[in-house]
Amino acid sequence: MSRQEELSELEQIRREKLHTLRENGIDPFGKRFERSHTAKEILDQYDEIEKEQLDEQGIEVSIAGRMMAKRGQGKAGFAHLQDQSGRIQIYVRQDQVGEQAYDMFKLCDIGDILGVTGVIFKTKTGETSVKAKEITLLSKSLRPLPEKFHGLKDVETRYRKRYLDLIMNPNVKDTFIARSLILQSMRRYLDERGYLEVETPTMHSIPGGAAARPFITHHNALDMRLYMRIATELHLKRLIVGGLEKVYEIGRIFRNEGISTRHNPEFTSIELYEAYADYKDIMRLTEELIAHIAQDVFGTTLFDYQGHQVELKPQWKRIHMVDAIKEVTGVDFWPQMSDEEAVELAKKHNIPVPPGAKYGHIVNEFFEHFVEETLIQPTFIYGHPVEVSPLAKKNEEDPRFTDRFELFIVGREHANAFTELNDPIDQRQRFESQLLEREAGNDEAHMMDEDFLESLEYGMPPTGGLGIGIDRLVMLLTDSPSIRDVLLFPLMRERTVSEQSDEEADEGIMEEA
RNA sequence: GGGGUAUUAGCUUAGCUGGUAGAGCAGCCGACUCUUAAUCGGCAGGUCGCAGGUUCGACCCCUGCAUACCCCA
Repeated sequence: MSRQEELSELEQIRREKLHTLRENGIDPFGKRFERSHTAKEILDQYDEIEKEQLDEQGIEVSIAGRMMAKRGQGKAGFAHLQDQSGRIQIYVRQDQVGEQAYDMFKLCDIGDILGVTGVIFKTKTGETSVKAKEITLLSKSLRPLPEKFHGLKDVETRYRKRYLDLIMNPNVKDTFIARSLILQSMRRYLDERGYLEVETPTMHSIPGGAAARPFITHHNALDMRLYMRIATELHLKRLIVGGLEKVYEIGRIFRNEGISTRHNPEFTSIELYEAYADYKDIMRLTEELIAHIAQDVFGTTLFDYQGHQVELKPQWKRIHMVDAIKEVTGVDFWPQMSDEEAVELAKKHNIPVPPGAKYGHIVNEFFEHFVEETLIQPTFIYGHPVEVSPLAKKNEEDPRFTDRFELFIVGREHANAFTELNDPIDQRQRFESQLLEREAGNDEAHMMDEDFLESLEYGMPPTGGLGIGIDRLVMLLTDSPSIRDVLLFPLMRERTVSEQSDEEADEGIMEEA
């Protein structure tokens, strides 16, 4: 079947129009166009000015955008052009633009991109508009856009064809602009305070710095197995060893895990390390950074997230994990107890016990199971058990716990931070117990990283480190219910063309592995 | 991995207890030089996600598959 036969009726008509335009000497995919104003600039500058005054001044402007609505009236017509800033109405009269240009305008479809030069005026209903003197076709649209009134609703199409979503749903654009502004504000805040933005490899020979399954890839020339990074931590700490004392990296992290409203296989994190600081310094930095971004970008620290009122103004609540568990469940993990006693407590409270679970794992399970979802207002939970914190320094007074915190808002983890473990001998033991967990079947446990250990053996200053999930932060600040709403192109399952090609694809993957 | 819901024209959708699919927008032809979900007259557009099954007859019932969303682990 030829491509031509597959075209819908609407597409065929638009291709015929393309042909007609060319026959009349009009390039349907035009050239550069110099704009004097965006739609919003015109509305901002001239909306308040009186109709008569505008007519007297005869202000000429050039605008460009996608035609989103068209109302023909015989030898004249109105249309709305949409650019990144918004929409503005144009008024096209045959006696102003000439017969040939008007014929071209009549041939234009919704979705076409036009350039217009003309004069600002007010219609009799008071809408600030541009009366065209010249009208140019900048790009012909060969496919019909979704419906003008209801827009594009189908979530699958919205994610797969984000450009349509951006054209049709203005609040989507707002969300992604906000995302960009949040990142700008974050960088500015840190840069002004002497933090150095760095870039470290996304391909690692040993995936480290987090408990997660990696993606595996392969370098052909070196015939080397490589992993997509699951964290930036271990490289950034090497930089601290190297004497870069305040560093951060904003970058993509890859984790080979399921997909949900809160998880995408690739996401963006910021990790930050500061020499001679500890987790308490990082706590203050975290709340000040996030509150600053909120104020800077949105002008407020009070947010509504899916019906929850959240106040981001510091100082935020701080509570030890064991106290938080005690508060919610009444179970007290402070007294010394054996691993067996902890497991008994878990069984009593119907908490699933992972094989080989120790005291610290049980404490963590209790927290995740009972406490997490109750933490709506920003809360620093600190003092994580050493068993679940292989890269954090032990607490001086109670070595069962570490000097670590996680930030929770609306029941979700938003940040993870600790006083970094800088004792290479202790770090080696932590890796060794992680290896035991791996052998016991936990494929998220850390691998031994000799190169990183070697760097620690040269001496790393006491250091505070931080990780924030950028996507979740953007979700919170833009009231987005799903991570897919803050990712321009979330990962979607491949659409199978036919069953046969699907099987072939499967076989290809088998050979690789 | 388990459960639920959805998939009908380019888009947004209706479709009763099984009787052979209806609309709005967009589109096409015509009218219209201040319209704005423009209006008026006419026209066209459907593999009802895919593959089987039950039935005289399936958009509707059953099975499998695909994709998406939600909940649970």
